[in-house]
Amino acid sequence: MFEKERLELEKHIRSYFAENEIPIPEEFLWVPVPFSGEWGISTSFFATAAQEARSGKKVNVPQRAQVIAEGVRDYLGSQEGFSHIEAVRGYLNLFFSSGQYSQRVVDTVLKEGLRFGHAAPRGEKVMVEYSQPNTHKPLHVGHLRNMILGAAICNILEAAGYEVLRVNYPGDTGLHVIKWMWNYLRNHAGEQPPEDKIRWLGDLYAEANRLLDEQPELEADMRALFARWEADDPEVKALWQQTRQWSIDGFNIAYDALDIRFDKYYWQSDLDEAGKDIVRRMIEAGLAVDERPEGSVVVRLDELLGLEKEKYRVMVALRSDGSALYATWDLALAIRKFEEYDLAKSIYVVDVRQSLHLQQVFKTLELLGYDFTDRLYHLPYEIVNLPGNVTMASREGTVVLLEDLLREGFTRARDIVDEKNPDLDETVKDDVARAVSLGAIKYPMLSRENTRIATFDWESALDFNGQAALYIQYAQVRANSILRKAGGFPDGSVHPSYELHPKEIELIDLISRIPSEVVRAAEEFKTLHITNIAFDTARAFSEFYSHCPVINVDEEMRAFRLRLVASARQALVNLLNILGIPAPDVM
RNA sequence: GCCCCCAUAGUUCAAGGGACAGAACAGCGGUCUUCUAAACCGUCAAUCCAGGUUCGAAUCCUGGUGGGGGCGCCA
Repeated sequence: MFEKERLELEKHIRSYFAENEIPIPEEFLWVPVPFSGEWGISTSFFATAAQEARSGKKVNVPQRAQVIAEGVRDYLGSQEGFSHIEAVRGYLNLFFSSGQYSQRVVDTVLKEGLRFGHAAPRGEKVMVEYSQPNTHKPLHVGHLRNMILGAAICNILEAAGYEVLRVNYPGDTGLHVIKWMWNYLRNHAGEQPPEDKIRWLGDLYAEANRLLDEQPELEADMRALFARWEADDPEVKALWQQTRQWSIDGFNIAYDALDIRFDKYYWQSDLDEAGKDIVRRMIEAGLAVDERPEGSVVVRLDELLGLEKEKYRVMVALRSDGSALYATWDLALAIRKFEEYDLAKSIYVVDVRQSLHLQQVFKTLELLGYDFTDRLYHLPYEIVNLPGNVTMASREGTVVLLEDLLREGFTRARDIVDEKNPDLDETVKDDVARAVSLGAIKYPMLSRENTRIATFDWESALDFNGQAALYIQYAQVRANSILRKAGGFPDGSVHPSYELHPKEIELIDLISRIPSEVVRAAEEFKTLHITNIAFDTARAFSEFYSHCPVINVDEEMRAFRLRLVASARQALVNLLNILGIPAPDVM
């Protein structure tokens, strides 16, 4: 937000360096001044001093950094827009003339509105594939992280200026589907699903696995159905169409409940032929080895690449019976994506456990000569476990169903709304409860490093006391409440000529950092940066709220603070939007 | 056997090689007659171990320890 000032300062520092034969660094790293309670930007000269030391000069790095900092400070003298400049322990700290900068931050936020925090369009298209639910299996809490992370990453990329294509890739074929249909035909023929389709589908799937585990001799019977499937048996296909739709109906309920959407669906079943074609080509080209009927069709990646140590190992491209499996489809899908769109990046939000698989697919495509392979990116995330490091598995039926969590979350939130704010309308209470429970469910998934395992337990998932999403939502509601009481905020820009309260400055400082945090989150694919800045901004607002009266103060202070409150609310709403967490008007 | 991830306060998580390792929850103690106390203020409390690189390491490297995961026909 202070690009112009920074560039100007860097220009001065460069010329000072040039005059004094100090090596000029590639770039200057600017950070907010910490600890001071004042608002400003800071850079350090350790790297420069270290470079001098390496080039043979006899210097003590910290001392030399301090000397440089002092030299720059003296050279800069007084700078327009900065109240004072100091050189401390190798750091150069420049403190803003708060009034002027505060005015600019507030004006910018209010002018940009919902666009605040969003970068200019980059003219680049990225595709994000996420969710990838398997039909005929239940959606459970384990799937939640993928959906919530994927949706938020899309929003972040969009905010950073990319055109984003949200893509779903349901696993509507495969062994799990055959198993399900086999059990259905054998034990539930003709049954219609009850109201709760997803649960019923999941139960039948778990039952199929139980049967096959208990009576291994049934495997052949199940494989016989697989053969009918592969032979395009019309009865099997019809059953598949029908049962698949039941699954999709269930998924859509969950997507609606979570405010998740997609621009496009790629169906695994549509990739069967294309995938098999590619494998055929690979066999002809000598990239794949056909070991059928004894074995499968494999791509010996390490061998092809001449690697001595195991790295990519062997990818199975086709089953021994000639049917497709996940590698077959993924090869076809990657190609199709680039046939249909001109993509700067194709991102896969996929469980970290599939890292090797995706590396194999990407490397195979490279060997096939496709030029887009450097634009493929696997965004891995860790799973959600149950307490005691127990993995959720739909095979065994040991899962917490998504709908149970959503329902229970809403119910508990609704009770608390009744208790905290009994005077609200019933429909408003419902909206608040929905917003609060969605926030409580989503925030923990978004506020941690992607590669850290999350543990789900009912207790903390539905404990609204002090939960961070709620804290952010509440701060934003309080801001709204002030604005409502005051009847809005003044239109015209206001320059605060009074001395700003430290809590005001901290709040403005944090708001001013939001745009760069969004860019950073997009570069690193980390929702964590957004939750951090959102929480910090909310905390700064809460402190401001309790230390700085807004309405009953003199006119100029009131005018500026009202505009500050409005921009704080706008900032928090925008961040919540990016995270996919609702921002209610009242709570 | 090869490879990947994780280890920070009692607990859940932060920390862009840089200034004093920050929050939240839990604990303890305070604050509603003034814009919503779902809040604010105070307090206790932490970098798994051993080496190394660096002016400087929670962060990078090596080796341990502990936990999790992947490795030819599940996805």
